[in-house]
Order: sequence, then C-alpha cells, then structure tokens
Amino acid sequence: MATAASNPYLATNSILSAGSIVHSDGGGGMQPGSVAVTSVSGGGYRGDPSSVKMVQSDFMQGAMAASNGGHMLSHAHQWVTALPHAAAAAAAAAAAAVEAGSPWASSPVGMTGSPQQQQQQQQQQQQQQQQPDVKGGGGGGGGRDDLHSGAALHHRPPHLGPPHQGHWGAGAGAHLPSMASQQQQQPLLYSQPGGFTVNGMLSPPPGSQSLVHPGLVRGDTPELGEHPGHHHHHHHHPHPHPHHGGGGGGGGGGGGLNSHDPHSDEDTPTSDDLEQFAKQFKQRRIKLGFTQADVGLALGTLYGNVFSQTTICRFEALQLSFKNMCKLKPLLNKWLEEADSSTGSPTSIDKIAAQGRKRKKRTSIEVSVKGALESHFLKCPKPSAQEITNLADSLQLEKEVVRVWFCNRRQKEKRMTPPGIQQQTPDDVYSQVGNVNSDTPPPHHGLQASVQ
DNA sequence: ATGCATGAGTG
DNA sequence: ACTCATGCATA
Repeated sequence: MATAASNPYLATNSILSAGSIVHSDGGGGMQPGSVAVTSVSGGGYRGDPSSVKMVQSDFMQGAMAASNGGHMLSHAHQWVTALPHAAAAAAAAAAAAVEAGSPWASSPVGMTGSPQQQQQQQQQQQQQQQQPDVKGGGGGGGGRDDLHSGAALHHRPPHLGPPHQGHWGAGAGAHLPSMASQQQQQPLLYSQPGGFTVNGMLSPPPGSQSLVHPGLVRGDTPELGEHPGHHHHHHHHPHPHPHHGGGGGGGGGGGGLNSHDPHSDEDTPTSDDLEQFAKQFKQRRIKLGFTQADVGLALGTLYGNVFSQTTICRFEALQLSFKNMCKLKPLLNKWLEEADSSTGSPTSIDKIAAQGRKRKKRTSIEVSVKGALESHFLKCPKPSAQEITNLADSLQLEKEVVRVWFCNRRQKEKRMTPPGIQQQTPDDVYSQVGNVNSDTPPPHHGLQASVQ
C-alpha cells in the first residue's frame, strides 16, 4: 500500500525524519481506520557505527552472512543496511580464535514423535542442529547458536498424526520422556581480554570450573523410546515437588548436600520439569532482584550467549517451543545457582550496547485487519503465495507483512502454552485416561494468570 | 508482555 | 518460501 509505494524504508538513514512524522504513507490511502501504520519511535534506532563492541549474537550473524558470500536471502527488499565494517574485522578475529573441540555430546537420540507435530509433517526437526560449526570460544565469539545438539536427524515416519498439534504442555498429556535430543551446549567461555573483567553480576567462585564439564558422559543415550504403540500415559502429576533447598539462604552453612531435584541438570526434561523450573526460576529471579534483562545479559557474560529480555520472558511464560525450552533450561539453571550463591553481588552489568542494525519499522496492524487475518488463518493457516498476495491486496497491506504475519501466527500456535493450562488439580488424572489424543482445543488465550 | 521482524538452515 | 530461534520496539 501506501507504504510500499512510497517506499519509506530506503529512505532511510533518515533517522531524522523520524521524530515527528509518521512517515506519511498517506498519499495513497491512508484512511483512518483502515490501514496499518508504522510507527516511528522517537529515536528511530540507535545506530552507532563506531561501536566496536557488538552484541555477540548479532555480530555473529553478520559475520556469517558475510562469509557466506554475503548473500543474504534477498527478500523483497531489504531494509537493513550494510554491516558495520567493524564486523568484518571482528569476524576475522573470531575465526582465528575458533578452535575445534566441540565437546558437544552427540546425543544419539531418537526422538520421534515430537510433541508438537503438525498436521502436515513438515520438517520439524530440521533445526535440530542448526549450527554445526564449531565456533570456539574465541574472544567473544560465541554465537548465539552454538548450542544445539543433536546430530542425529532421522526422519521420522510420516505417521500422520492427528491433525492436532500437540501442545506440549497442554495436554499434558503425553509427554514423552524421550523426546530429548537435548544437547548440552558447550559452555564456551570466551576468554576475556586481559584486564577486562567483564564479569557479569556474579563472580564465579575462584575455582569455578563450573562450566566446563560438558558432561558427555552419560552413556549414550537411551534410545528412546517412543513406543509406537502410543500409549501415553500422562500422568501429569502436579508434583509439588520438594523445593530444593534453597532457599536462599538457608543453607548457608551447611554443607548440605542434599541436592535436590531429581532432575536437575541434564536429564531429559519433561514438560512438567520445564514448567516447574520456569516457575521457580521466575520466583527466585524476582526475589533476587534481577530483571529479565539482567538475566539475559548475565548469560552472555557468563556463558557467552546473550539473550534478550524477551527470551527470558518467554521462557518464564513457557512460550517457547519445547526444544527451545530445553536448550535454555540448563543455562538458566546455572545462572540461578550462581545467582543465589553469590550474596549481594554488585550487579554490575556492563552495558553492551548497540547494534547498528536497522530494522523495518514495526507495522501495526489494525484490529479490524487483524480480525480478518485471523479468520483467514482459521480457514487456511498456510496460504499460498498467491493467496497471500490477494489477501494483502485486499487488506491493503504489504505482501511481506502478511506473509510474516502468518509465519508468526503459526509459530504462536506451536509454542504452546496455551495460557491456561498450567497445572490442574490432581484430580484430573482421571479424566484423561481415555482419550487418546485429546487434542488440545484451541487454547484461546484468554486467561493468563500469573502476574509478575 | 507481545507484536512484528530478521536470518540461518532446509527444501 | 517455510520453520524456528530470537530480538527490537511497543503497548
């Protein structure tokens, strides 16, 4: 629509324009109430070309793209600008630093029915190993995706599943114990530049060797068990679980060692575990006085993977895919341990700032339009290119916007935590026994409980 | 807390 | 072009 026509994005750089005007797409068709507007934030973005320090993750991506021949998928149009030159240099450095040795345990796994299957068996596990490369801990180089595991990727039988997408939490039902394929990512710690102590908030105890045990020992893994027989018994016990000690303090002196949770670190997390953990995590985090953002940064300084507030938030709310939850749990768990062990640490977090990437301004879609999209989604979650085009046309939105909307919508369906399914009372155990596949009805969100 | 966006990896 | 993991920018 107008936006497309006017092509606001390229203009760019214009941060200046921002401030006050909304880019007028007006020309064409902006009628109140019918189109999407893209809002401009006051500052636009903060591009700081001079910043040498980039967030690792971004940096990595940039580097990779570059090395790829710089061929980023060309989308319709790119709103981004080129990468800062700094990236290149940094990349080189990182590359040099890279060294092999990825201790990733390869867990042989087998996982089969993934809890979240979709009606069409598309590729779901493809992403299991998204980044095979080893990137060592070079100075700072850890990318965000250094983890990931499993190497095994075997196609699963196309058993057509029920058209339901299982929400893992939901049904609570069947969580198979074995969907694991978990990995443990290597904790690469990057060597910090000498004299530059960037430790996050918690200073690791002097002999902190903590992170380095990859733990690959566990015998190989079980193969899993996905019994074809699909008899899933879900128990779904609410297990109130014994809190592990903690307590803050409690233990102070002790020495105690009861360590607690049965499933603490590595072991296959089950949905319940995750749910449990997330809850506890949030609670402790708050108690300790950290924000979600703090945690995200701390993970970066501690383990080399920075995460945003968003991700932490989603983790706590269980709004990530099962796999993703599993990936993050160990890291957060580690943080938690460190965090509450260190009393009164000076939460010093150095701000890393900046990334100089420009993003397309967020388009806000009108409610009415959203409604329309919703309806279409119900009818057809995966519209063809052509359909997207018409739809976009009729709604007066850019095609790209519509496409993305659908992608995001699908993701939302997948990750589930239909808010609402948290844990129910023990009684429900009975109720579930019979339904083999109790598909989770569309969890209309609506109730979200926990507040923060 | 979430909506829209980007990009790597896969077909 | 899609899925998935993530995150900036917002509400």
